[in-house]
Amino acid sequence: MIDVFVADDHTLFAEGISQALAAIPDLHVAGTASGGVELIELAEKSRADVLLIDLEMPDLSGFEVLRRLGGSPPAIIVTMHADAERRSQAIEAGAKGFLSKSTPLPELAAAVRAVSAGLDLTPHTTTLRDVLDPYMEPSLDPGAASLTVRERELLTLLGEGVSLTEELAERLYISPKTVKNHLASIYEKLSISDRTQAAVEAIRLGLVDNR
Amino acid sequence: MIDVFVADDHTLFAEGISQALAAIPDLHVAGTASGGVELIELAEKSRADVLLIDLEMPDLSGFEVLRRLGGSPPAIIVTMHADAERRSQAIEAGAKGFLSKSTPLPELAAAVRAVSAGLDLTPHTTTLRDVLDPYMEPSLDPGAASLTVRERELLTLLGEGVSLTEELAERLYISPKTVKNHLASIYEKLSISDRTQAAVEAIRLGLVDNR
DNA sequence: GGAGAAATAGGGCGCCCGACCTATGGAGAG
DNA sequence: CTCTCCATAGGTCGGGCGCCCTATTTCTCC
Repeated sequence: MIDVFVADDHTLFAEGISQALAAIPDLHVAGTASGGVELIELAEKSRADVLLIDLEMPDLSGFEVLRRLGGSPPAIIVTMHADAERRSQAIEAGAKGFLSKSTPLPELAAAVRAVSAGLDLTPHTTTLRDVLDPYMEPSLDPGAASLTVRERELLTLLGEGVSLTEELAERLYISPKTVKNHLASIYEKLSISDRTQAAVEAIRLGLVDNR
Repeated sequence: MIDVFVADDHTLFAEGISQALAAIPDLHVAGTASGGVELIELAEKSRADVLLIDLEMPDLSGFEVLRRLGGSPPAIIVTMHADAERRSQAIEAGAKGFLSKSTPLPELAAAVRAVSAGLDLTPHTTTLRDVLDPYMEPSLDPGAASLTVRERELLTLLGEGVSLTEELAERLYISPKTVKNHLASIYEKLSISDRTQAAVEAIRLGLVDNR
């Protein structure tokens, strides 16, 4: 489970990409920020593994943010204008990756995984796809891999101690009956039989932010 | 929660001290060994935080064990004959503490906490009690501190995914009714209301070996 | 365009769980 | 020597949980 933090002054874009990333099994959005200052404040608290930063932000440019953070956590620059000059500036400022906003989602996900694993993507330019290739598939604990997005959401809540059907239903905006359906499905997939064991598994699988 | 490993060729002594340590809220016995060779094998696997080693062991003396382990994990020598010569030898071999077998249990516990925190007790001789003073009280998460030994045992099992009353009863050699009594007590002390939340708490409090 | 999966919602049933209550023996504190 | 706490054990009762069904809508995939 990799925690990603998204910063973009275009709120809609930040929201959209968050949704998209959250739907990927091994990625989790730790939070979003709509500006550089907010990003610096939140990035440390949220304990993100990887930052996705837009270059063009009104209060603090992506460059400045990179310098202040000093490479920890590692950051990937995502920009509308992926030209050579910005690219070299971003690298100089400490970016671990540099991607266009038109990058396909699976490739972005792969880049996140690669950077999270400690890779620096900036030395590679033309052969980027080859570098990312080993990271194209979600790497998730077997078992959790077979869970659907919704089932993972439910399981995460259980791992946080939300145990009552009624409360789970309210948190997910669905009927209690549906909660039970999802639970039954989770039990079968993980070879367990009640929510207590499910909570244990949720934590073991790293679905819960326990830091 | 500090994991302690006990090595002593006098099995009864090892067992006894294990029982005594396990009854202390913030200590947990990771395992025991009845000889130096066994100790070296098991100490690494068990991931103990602190070793308690008897000097007088038939196959490998405590001195030799200390040298082979090289100070990690930190070890406290416990001996029947706490004379100056053995003491200096033990320190030279890398012991972090040197105690007589007649040391009171609370003091031993304090020594374990101190060494676990990175302290080296060997420089201090006469003023040992003053050094240990800050470590005399169990340092445990508030909440877990109020739990009894038995309640903690039950909670630990829950955190490992043992959820059924019947199975919990078998594991603890008590009646299902008693299990329920303990559970009710745990719920009240931790301000929770079911075993799912209890399992979450057990893990959060570090009662479960999740390494 | 038909198959399959996922998310949604519901009904019924048996059993376990949690809440509340009493009770006894042993250990430690005063 | 009491008084309190802990561990043990038991009883009752209502409600929630897990298990087995069916069903519809919306996707994606070939």
